[in-house]
Amino acid sequence: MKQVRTRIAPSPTGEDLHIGNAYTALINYVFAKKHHGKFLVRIEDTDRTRLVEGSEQNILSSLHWLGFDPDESPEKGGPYSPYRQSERLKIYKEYAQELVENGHAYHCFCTPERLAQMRKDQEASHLPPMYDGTCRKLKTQSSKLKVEKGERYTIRLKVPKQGTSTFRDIIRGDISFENKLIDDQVLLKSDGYPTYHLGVVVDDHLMEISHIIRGEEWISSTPKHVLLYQFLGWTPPVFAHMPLLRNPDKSKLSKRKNPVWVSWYRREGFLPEAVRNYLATMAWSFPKGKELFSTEEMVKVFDVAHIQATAPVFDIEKLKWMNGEYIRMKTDEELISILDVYMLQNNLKSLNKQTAVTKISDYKMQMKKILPLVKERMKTLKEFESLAGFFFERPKELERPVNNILLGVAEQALKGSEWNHDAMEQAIRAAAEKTNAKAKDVFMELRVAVTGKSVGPPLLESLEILGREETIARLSSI
RNA sequence: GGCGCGUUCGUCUAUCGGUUAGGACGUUAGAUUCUCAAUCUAGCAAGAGGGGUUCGACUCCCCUACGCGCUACCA
Repeated sequence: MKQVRTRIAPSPTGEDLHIGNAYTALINYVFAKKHHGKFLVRIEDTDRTRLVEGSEQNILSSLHWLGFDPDESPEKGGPYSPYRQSERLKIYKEYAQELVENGHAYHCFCTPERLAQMRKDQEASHLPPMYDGTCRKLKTQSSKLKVEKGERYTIRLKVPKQGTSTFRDIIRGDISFENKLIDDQVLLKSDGYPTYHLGVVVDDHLMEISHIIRGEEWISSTPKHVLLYQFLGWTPPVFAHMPLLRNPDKSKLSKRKNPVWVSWYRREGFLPEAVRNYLATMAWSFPKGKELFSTEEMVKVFDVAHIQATAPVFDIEKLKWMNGEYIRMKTDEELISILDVYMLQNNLKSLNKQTAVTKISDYKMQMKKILPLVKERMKTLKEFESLAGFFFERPKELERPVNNILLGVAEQALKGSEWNHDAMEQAIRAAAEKTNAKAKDVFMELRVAVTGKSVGPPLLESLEILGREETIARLSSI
């Protein structure tokens, strides 16, 4: 069997890598690994009007963060360089020319204005909006003349008027379209750049892509691609169209309704392995209903044919749960260094080393004590800030006023006791008895006074970490 | 409008003609606890509708409905 080669082909037209692209990247990556093949990245930057500066860089770095390092890419290079379409313009032009010469494509001199008007008219008379074929009828001779005169032109695919085009999709089976309903697609734009359709076909063939795994949105243009393979005398690769990720309202996942950039998930404190795991469950399920699995485990048992054809809703709540599970799987040491990097990258000032107010000077030691207290309740790395911020900085304001009588007695009791868990608990219970209150209430008042909030890690343990002086200082400053 | 793809609990899914339709997230109740979590236990919750095929359909076929996608010199 031919070597398996898969690819993702993102366009640098957004902030960053779209989560939907991350999802197809995962499948492409896993599929390639499963078959000991190659996974590559090709940047499809053929739309100059939508280019976003820095986008390509962000896409590549998000891919790296996710752990999908390509075997070949614009960054890394490879035997089929270049991997950026804007650097392959000559190639596309040659093939477009070849298609014209073989009678499978033609020059079109229609202006954008004329085309817009044509579409408007068609719409008005309830006709399907398709190119009317004006330039298709042009004689080769007159076309040549116009080109020589320097008229702007595009090159269009000459789609047969009869017959049907069929292709096999490994997720959905055979899909066919009537040729007469396929538009004479522009292949080469007047600015010399190819459209997506010419670009993918040429590059996928030249780069020897064996399996095209891409989003469902491409199903309706696949027959055009199949025609191109045929006209160019090439064997088409295997197609697999992934169901699209959706918003809770079932529409195609969009930035207006959902966070879509991978960098957002990174900033919010999601772990790449959790994102990968969650994405995997969107269209595929691990045997025996196993929910938590690594990408490596997935590689072993994955089978594209078992991809669901139904478009799933992206549920951030479940991702959060999964992320929490992954956080708990980490050892304390691992989590500390992950948090360290995370806090640095996201500039969580309240947690930085300089502002720590505890008496423990060694940051790592401090983290070692704090982490076990909050690890069980974190769902994202970001939550470390709200959960443990008070260790590093005195709360600026209290969530609610505290009961000063209870607090006074508790403060006295704590002053007299020794600093260990049992003694503190005893002191607090004694204070509660003295004021005729419930121990529960005393704990609560202490918590709010010391941490500023009524929820958080266990109080006694927290006090031990803060230390006697800091605790008394906080109580006295109320 | 046309063409295409899809339709099992609120959400992600299992079932590859015979099950009390299973699991997970979320949710509800309880246990536990100094709060919140975490954990454990229990509960609620599903085959869009209609026709076929079959001894028997969630599963296969058809129709309808609904959802989504495409319908650009965007990808």
